Amino acid sequence: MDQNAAIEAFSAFAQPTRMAIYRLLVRKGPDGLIVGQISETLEIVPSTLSGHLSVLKRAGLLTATRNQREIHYSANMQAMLDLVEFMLSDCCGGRVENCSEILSLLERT
Amino acid sequence: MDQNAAIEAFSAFAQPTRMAIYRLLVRKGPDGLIVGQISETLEIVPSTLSGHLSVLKRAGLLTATRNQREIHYSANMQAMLDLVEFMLSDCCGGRVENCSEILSLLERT
DNA sequence: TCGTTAATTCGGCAATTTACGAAATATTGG
DNA sequence: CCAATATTTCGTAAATTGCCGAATTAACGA
Repeated sequence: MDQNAAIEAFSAFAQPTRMAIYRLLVRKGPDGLIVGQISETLEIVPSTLSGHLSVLKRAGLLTATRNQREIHYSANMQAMLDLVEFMLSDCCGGRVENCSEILSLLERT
Repeated sequence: MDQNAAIEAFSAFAQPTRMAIYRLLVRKGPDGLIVGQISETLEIVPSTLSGHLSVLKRAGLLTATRNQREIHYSANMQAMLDLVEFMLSDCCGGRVENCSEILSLLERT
């Protein structure tokens, strides 16, 4: 995770439709949904949805798997934790007493 | 944390200069830095910096404290964890076996 | 092969975002 | 009060983003 990757991920999330897509897929779990189901559930026209999916995928936030004619998209939840780790790394200049609770979370990832 | 607040936070982070400001302040810890120090360190002209600081502050990602003429800005790290919790809530439709590692992180926040 | 279903690409316009100089506001010391 | 320092607000031009219809690509089934 470098700054460009982090910017790409935050930009991807910083849009209501894409955020809704991601959160829907988080709720659906590892199998995710096919594009048509996302389109129906969130009422997004296919061309618009396709663009948003490609933004999320390029940012590493979604995984796509083709199954016959259908493409299953699912959320990559680890990417969220990688983002946190990047944003909070080296926090408090190493004086851990100031942010030990947060650091203890990151150590487990 | 609702969707609007999350969008505001992600939008704030989705910009290289603001990301650099936030990460600098994370490294500096609770005392943070005054505007002039941020301006010098990152070489951002004051008017531009001021705009970015206000975006980050409005999104709840920075805290500002006035001390005489100087304003100290510091990073609100808990906000990052609130964001993760919002984005991953209700993950896997409650079937925890699919994402227990991530859920165990969130439980501790 | 042809028709159908699934999904993506393309084109163009409207709206939003960003940067920065100039001016304004706020606070302090003399 | 005045001058100096710290920070914010304002105005504007350039770049980016988001949306959707039409066309295109891909994969199947008869």
